[in-house]
Amino acid sequence: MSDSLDIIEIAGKLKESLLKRELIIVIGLFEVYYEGRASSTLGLGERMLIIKSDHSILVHRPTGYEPVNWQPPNSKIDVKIVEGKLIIEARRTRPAEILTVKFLEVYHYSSFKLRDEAEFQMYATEEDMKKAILLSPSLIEEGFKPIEDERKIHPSGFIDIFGVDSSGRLTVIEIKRKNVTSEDIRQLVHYVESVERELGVRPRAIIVAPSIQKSATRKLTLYGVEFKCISPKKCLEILKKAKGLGLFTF
Amino acid sequence: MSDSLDIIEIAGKLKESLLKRELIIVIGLFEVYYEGRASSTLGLGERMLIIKSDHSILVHRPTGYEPVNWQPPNSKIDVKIVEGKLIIEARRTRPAEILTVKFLEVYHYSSFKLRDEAEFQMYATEEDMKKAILLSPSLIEEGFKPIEDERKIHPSGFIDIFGVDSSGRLTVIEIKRKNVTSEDIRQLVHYVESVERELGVRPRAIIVAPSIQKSATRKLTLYGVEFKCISPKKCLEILKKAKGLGLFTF
DNA sequence: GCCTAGGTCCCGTCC
DNA sequence: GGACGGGGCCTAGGC
Repeated sequence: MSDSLDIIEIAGKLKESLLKRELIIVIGLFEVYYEGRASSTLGLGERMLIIKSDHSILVHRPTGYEPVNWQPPNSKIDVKIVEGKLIIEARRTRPAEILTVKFLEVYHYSSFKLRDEAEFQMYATEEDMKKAILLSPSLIEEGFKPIEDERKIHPSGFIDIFGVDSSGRLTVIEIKRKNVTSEDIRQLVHYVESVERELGVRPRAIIVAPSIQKSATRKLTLYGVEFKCISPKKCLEILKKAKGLGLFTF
Repeated sequence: MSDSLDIIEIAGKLKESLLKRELIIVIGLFEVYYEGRASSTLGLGERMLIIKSDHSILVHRPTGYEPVNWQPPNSKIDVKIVEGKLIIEARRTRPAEILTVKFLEVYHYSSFKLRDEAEFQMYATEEDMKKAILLSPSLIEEGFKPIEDERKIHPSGFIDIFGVDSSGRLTVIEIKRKNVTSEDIRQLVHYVESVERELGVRPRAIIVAPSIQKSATRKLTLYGVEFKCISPKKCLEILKKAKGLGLFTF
């Protein structure tokens, strides 16, 4: 890269765009410092700074999914020039954190007033799986009846679905949208024990997921947990069908 | 926004920039579809598309820290024009996922060949805390001696530091860089039980962190776990001092 | 490839 | 505000 822009002019534009709550893109040669819950330094390099209209701020290197440094929405952003360098500071309190970007060169500046009111819809989430099971409890097994959804565990945690099986036995359902891990089993066992302490009976425990890790499978028998294979995509199909029939709104 | 650019011209530029592995920024009016582990739709709106030189791809709305849709590095990116619309598809396999961006208007296009070789350094991580404790075990308590670092738990998990206290009792140390949760205690108790099964003695368990949640405090006594208050920043100071004295390289 | 754990995780939600 | 769990989490490190 070459062709550096005038830093004083850019500082002015930045201040104006910040006031106007525009989306700001700055490409340049800069270094970055972060100090807060942790701290970090990033030496001189060519990269991209993004400031959004909600004053969230992102530093993106030329590669990688993740921003190397950032500050979430509503940070307080200051622009100044010190010793010929353009400095942008973004602060937040609670946790107290500061991000400092120090530009030596600016290659590109642009800002945009964007209008984006569109709805974002995500499907095949854990929530969708729960809805499908509540709609068609026989997905779990014939005769399963949900009693409560999101039962609070004392003193911490939630059971996804609480119900009774065909023989009337209390049953705890834990839903995972991906591969079940040993950690997931541990968590479910903990819930089972909480319920047992509270109600005096040990409930059946069923973990619902599209697949399970090998080591987790071994723990199933050890802890008396059952695994029921259901995928998020299948649940989504069930919800779509129900919606088509007008049986359910979501 | 207004002033739309010619879609055919933009498609050509995109293909060229992709080949040259440049950082690409496109601002426009578009919709987004994602299909893979889950699926999502995002209706028409004005927003920003970023394609990085490693062919990771990000869709950013005008607000929010997170990209609304994305694909990680090394996705296969195709550009085409269908019914007068510019379509960008980014695929990955394992998991099989596809991201589709459909532009109705392009307001801005730019691409950059950026050079960023700088080193990124993060401090006050959990790893730093571990290094400080291994360097100064008395941070835990007088007489504590580390034996092993990263001891494997059978069949799953790791103990951060495994050692003996001044009375020779086996001691398991779990390090957290933030507030200890009930879940953290549960995990540590699980480790303790694994060690007990394996070695036949129940070790002391100490959780090291800058703070602890109230409900987790109650579990400490319940499960016989001890809490030692140490902050990541303090550990960082210890490491810096040691480095200054040349006692330790990191 | 599977599995484990960290992260300035962020984020929503509910108390 | 604290607490808890989801996420297309991503990413790095072991085996």
